[in-house]
Amino acid sequence: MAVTLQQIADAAGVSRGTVDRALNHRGRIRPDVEERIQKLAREMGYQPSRAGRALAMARRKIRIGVILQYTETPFMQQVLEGVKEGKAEVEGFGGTVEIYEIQGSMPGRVIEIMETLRKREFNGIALTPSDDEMLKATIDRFMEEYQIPVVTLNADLEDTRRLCFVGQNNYQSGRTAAGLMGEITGGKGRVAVISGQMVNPGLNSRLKGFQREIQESFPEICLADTRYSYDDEWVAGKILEELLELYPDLTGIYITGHGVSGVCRALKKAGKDREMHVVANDFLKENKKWLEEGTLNFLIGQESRVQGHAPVMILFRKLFDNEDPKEEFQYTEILIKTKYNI
Amino acid sequence: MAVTLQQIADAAGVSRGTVDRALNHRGRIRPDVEERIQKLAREMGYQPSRAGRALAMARRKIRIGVILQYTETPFMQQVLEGVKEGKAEVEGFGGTVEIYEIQGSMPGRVIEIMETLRKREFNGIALTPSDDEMLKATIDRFMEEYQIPVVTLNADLEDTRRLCFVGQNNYQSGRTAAGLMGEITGGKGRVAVISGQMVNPGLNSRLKGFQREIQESFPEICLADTRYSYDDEWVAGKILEELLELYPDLTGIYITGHGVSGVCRALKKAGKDREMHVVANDFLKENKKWLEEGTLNFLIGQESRVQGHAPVMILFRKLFDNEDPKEEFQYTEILIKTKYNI
DNA sequence: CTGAAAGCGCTTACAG
DNA sequence: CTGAAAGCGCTTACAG
Repeated sequence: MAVTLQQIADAAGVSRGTVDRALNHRGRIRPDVEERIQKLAREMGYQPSRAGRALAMARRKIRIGVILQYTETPFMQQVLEGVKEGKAEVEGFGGTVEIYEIQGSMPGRVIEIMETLRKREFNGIALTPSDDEMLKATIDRFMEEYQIPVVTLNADLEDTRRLCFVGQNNYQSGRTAAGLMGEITGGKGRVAVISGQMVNPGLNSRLKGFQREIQESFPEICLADTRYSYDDEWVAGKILEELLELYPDLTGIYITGHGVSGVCRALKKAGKDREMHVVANDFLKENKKWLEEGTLNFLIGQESRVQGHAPVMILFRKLFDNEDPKEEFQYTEILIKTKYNI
Repeated sequence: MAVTLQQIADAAGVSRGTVDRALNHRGRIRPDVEERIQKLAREMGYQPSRAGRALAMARRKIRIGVILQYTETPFMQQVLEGVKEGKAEVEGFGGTVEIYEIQGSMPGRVIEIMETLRKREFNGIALTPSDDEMLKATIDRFMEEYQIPVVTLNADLEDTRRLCFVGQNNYQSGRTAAGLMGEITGGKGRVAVISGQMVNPGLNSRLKGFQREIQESFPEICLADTRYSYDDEWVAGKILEELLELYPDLTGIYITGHGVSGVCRALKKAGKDREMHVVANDFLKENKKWLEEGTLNFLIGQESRVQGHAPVMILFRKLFDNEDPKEEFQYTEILIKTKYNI
């Protein structure tokens, strides 16, 4: 039978309210009484009931806002699912979660929504950031001036005071890809990288991690120059054709982001889809298909649902239990999939 | 603002109790009223508050028992951590979770504990089973006669009426290992398998999956005969020495279960730890060390914590929300780790 | 078949 | 600094 506040109150010879003040550091209590009650609670193994607390706090509501950019992409749709799971969980405790979806990238719109949420007395915000000075300043203002915690998800803004970040360690993801490429090529041959936009910091980190690890651990692998598909499937395919012509001895390809289908189709057309070693990113339907067909050897994933779910729950624990996240960088797992464990 | 029972009651012109009866199919209500209220609740977007329900149900307590065998192994210790997470969660809702640890395998003891739990009015049990006729009969009796749901974890007993199973698909795990082995050996050479006990059904499934997939997808790989270490590190090392002598051309080793350290040490001693391709199972400290050193190429894991956490939460949802698990087979992810994504 | 009331474990104004 | 009381959203005997 779990210990309740009332039982501690009885044992201490005080009222429930006093025990509450002692255990939750609310002040307005004599220090020696506070200490005595805390000790007693510890001895009795008191664990507060989340249900009781949730119900009592239903008046002063917990309101969490989630702002997602690039929601037109399948990847963000997966993140969105995770957010919705968190929403259901929080609302079961009497809180509110509102979700804002932005197509493409619009940092100005993110700021607007943040201000609206503040006026509506929301008390926590999770968002996918952009590398924008105004947005950075706004995040800092929310954290410091308004005491509204902000969690970044999927991408980070390290130079802000955001509560924490939930997402992948892209550099490490790139290194993982290099390790896989080294294994399947036997550490030999020529390997090319196809990336997305040149300005995408996430993809650049993967690229850097990949290059660095290939150079250090597989010195016999010759890296061809990196090409950019600008997130266009057709361009990606075109790049592949050029690479095949330029380097008839090409043995491996690493795709940091978009363009997987373009590359795979072109490989198939050239009759090289079996022999070429290909490592790509993200568990999208299309990509899984290429993995099952055997065109891709490995697919690296990043727990998209967790990236939506965890930020909501971190904010909830902060607001409900006043519990800070243990880590500033909440890196999601780097998942490796073959056609067998998809 | 979330809709409450009271609001529905007001809108329907009935009492809270009546709405409760309608929404939770408790009977003792006129069918037309029940239907009208259900419709109304749907229209108003009613979502029951878990906090409210939890508090109200605190009287008729939810009691869940967890019985783990082989708790002396590091793997089961990880499962145990997951169980404890579930315990904390359930107890925050006013329930109770009791954990019973058994060293080694003692199906008789499992049955004893089950009976005790029944007498103490527990209403859900999760356990690691053994392939034992008495235990199977007991599980069926609990499910049918006493209406106490039982969830099997880590290993399954398919021919019982257990509510569901949480654990790895071992056959698929073996196939995954075969896929990895094929990739890193280039689909050529001679590969040996070292397993644990001949009577371990889990390891046998992995073995079968591995053999089948190698034969089908990598016909040029020659499978040496399977050896059994009887879960002994020293024996495992001895086996490796023999294999190296017998097959100087050995290129790959798949270890289905225990014995990883024995094999790796012997490989290192023979100076073959770099060139040999080794795929092993389970994220144990020792194994991770061999992965980081580069002796192991891949480690396959099975979400040990989830195997502890999920069964507790499945029982909780069954007892608290009367919600059955969606799948009879709750397979945990087959995780692939290299030294880069550990 | 339906309603009124008590109570689950907590928090929060309000008195004192 | 401390206590008594109301109330959060539900479930559950108990009356009728």
